[in-house]
Amino acid sequence: MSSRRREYRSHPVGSAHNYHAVVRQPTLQDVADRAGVHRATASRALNPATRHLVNGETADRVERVAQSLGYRPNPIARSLKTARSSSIGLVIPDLTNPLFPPIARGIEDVLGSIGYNAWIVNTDNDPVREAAAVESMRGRSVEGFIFATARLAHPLLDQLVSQGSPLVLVNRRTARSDISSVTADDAAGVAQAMRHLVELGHSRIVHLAGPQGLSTGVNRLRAFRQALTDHGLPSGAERTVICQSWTEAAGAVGIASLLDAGVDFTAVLAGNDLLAVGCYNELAARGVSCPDDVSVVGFNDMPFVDKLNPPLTTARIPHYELGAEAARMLLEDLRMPQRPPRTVLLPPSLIVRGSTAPPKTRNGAGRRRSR
Amino acid sequence: MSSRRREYRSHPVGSAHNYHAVVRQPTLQDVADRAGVHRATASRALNPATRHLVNGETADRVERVAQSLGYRPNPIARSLKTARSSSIGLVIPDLTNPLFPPIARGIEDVLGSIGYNAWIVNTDNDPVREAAAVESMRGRSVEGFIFATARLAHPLLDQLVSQGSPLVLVNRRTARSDISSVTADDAAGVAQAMRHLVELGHSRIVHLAGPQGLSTGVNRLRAFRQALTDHGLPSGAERTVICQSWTEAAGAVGIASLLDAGVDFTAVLAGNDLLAVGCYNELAARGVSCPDDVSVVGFNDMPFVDKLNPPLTTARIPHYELGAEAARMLLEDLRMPQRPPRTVLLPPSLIVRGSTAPPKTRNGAGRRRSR
DNA sequence: GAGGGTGACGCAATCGATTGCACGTATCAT
DNA sequence: ATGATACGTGCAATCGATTGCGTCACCCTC
Repeated sequence: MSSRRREYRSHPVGSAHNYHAVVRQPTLQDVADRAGVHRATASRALNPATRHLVNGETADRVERVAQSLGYRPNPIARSLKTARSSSIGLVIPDLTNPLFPPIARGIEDVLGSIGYNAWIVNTDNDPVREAAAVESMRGRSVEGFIFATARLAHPLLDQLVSQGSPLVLVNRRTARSDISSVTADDAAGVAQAMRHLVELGHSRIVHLAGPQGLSTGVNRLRAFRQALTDHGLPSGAERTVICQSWTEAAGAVGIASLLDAGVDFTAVLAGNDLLAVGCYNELAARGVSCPDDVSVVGFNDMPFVDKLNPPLTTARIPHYELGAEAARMLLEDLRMPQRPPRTVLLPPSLIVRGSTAPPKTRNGAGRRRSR
Repeated sequence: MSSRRREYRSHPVGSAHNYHAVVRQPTLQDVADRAGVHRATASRALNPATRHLVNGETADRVERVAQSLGYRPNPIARSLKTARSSSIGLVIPDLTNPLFPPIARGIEDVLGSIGYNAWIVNTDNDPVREAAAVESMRGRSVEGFIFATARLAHPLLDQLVSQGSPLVLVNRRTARSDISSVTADDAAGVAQAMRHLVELGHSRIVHLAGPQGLSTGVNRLRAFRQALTDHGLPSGAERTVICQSWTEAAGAVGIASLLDAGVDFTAVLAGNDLLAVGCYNELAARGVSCPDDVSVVGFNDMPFVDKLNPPLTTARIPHYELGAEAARMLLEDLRMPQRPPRTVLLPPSLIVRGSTAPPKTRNGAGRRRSR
């Protein structure tokens, strides 16, 4: 029996005898020695895919030894040899944006169930940081990527696709349709919200659109225009304003510009909840009441928007499920690289709260708010 | 010149010529070949710590070649040999709890500045998941851990300490004081909040304490009692109730039990913002007005508590800085393992908003709220 | 009984970087 | 001229697991 080892220590992990001593983890060689086989055989015995290559009894013996030593394969050594890592890269703009943690949890829960995990990086939407992060992750042999940072034009993603990296977009898409993605069905969400407003009696509706470099921004804007047409409502360009970012401040600026331009409206469809909150701020500052004077609808159903004054009506997006679906899709792609790109849309659901009400009629008589 | 390689390919990374082809990253051997030196020499030339061992001109040449090939050291191979990984493990209960993302960002920003990164895992406060996650991270040779899940009694942490793993606790501590930690100065935060209430004129104050298995829960409760004593206020045991979790629901149950028991109070110090929101819910449900009938103070200054009705007065905890400090401390411990455990307290700051006001006087005449 | 097939296992290369050791050469003192 | 010293570099082992290939024993068949 040949061995590369000088010694063998019992009490491999966390033994009380080794107080304040760092204990060496047992290696495959240790297992092989104990079982009286070559480490190649031990490797095959412990790998379900190759177990049939070794005698049943031997395999059992190896397995028992591995068990008793508490052997854990070293993922680093494995990665070095196999160029796989049981991990994927998750690229998000900013963890402190409440949109993304549920997505990350959805992804992690699905990956975790089969022993994979996600390597999370924040890019703050900085392409340089993003490229560096991706490079670093590739160095660590991540097997694929999930991007939540997609812009409509996104050279880095083009590059990854052309290099054949398994890749799934979540929450946002690029202009290309040949990249797998899991997003909310924005058109459906907008349609629901608009139907709600129309049914309440609104006909003069405006839209605070998000940045037009992102799929969510353009899709919601497009769906808004479509909805105006569908309901036969006035749809002049002055009824939409494009906000420069998904922030409260941008929302306030956006609604202010509409008010200052004298646009006549009784309801606002905001591109997301933060823009809606910006509306709240600006409306309150100007003494305009929500929902009495203006109804507001948001998008996302962020935490705590049900506690606002008034509670925000919003199209809830199933972020956790978005993440979970994206993870499942990426895993499928890893197993079957030939699968074609797929686009998955998950349905939003309109959560009606206190920020939407029937409009006051022109003469001020106003229908009462139903409840 | 000996080479292990069969071939050498130019256009190493992301070249337009290799459309749809996975390109091999250049290795140290490639660099060495090109520079006409042994890979050992190339390794030394590229490592700042060993660069002095090689001739200056040779080192420059190697560096230029490495640059031109776009050589990136393979972190996996490096980790295998050195048992270091330039990464640390971050153990948190749940990423979707808004407390933790800022901590994580603080950590990542500090680590990132020196090429380290954090491996984030969620445990949902499940010791089994936690142990599995730690085991998995150790397998990946993380160099240390930051725990945000510390319970007062925490066997896993004891084990890690006894094994000599570099370890820093953030936000929460254990009962042991010989583990490095970075937390908010809860006593100071409570003292500020209590002083604020007393200055407003409150004398009958109650406390919704958090779970007593966590340092934050006990520290804030202890500080509350101390403050009552300091201000000469009534401090019977009936003035505190211990909530089973840091949740809205638990907060509602807690305040309900005080009201039902007929405890007489004009102000509530909640153990954190979620408990405070639970108060809001329950008080509103019973027609008790905040702040007119009861003032409420929270803890943390979570996102959006400034948008509540009324906006919540709360002790802001600098979570980002907590994370950043913890990361710095861990890095120090990695460089100088002999450094003793340190306890760092960061000061909270009281953010006064609309949920606190002078109490109505007993006969109902009530001082007007100052502004 | 020689040839061929099969199952079980070992050998050794390999993944890519790091590092202790030793060798060769240049320099300098004696 | 010889020995000591320092410096620069190469050799090869090493980290731990995986895997193509070869070998050996055994059994079957003609």
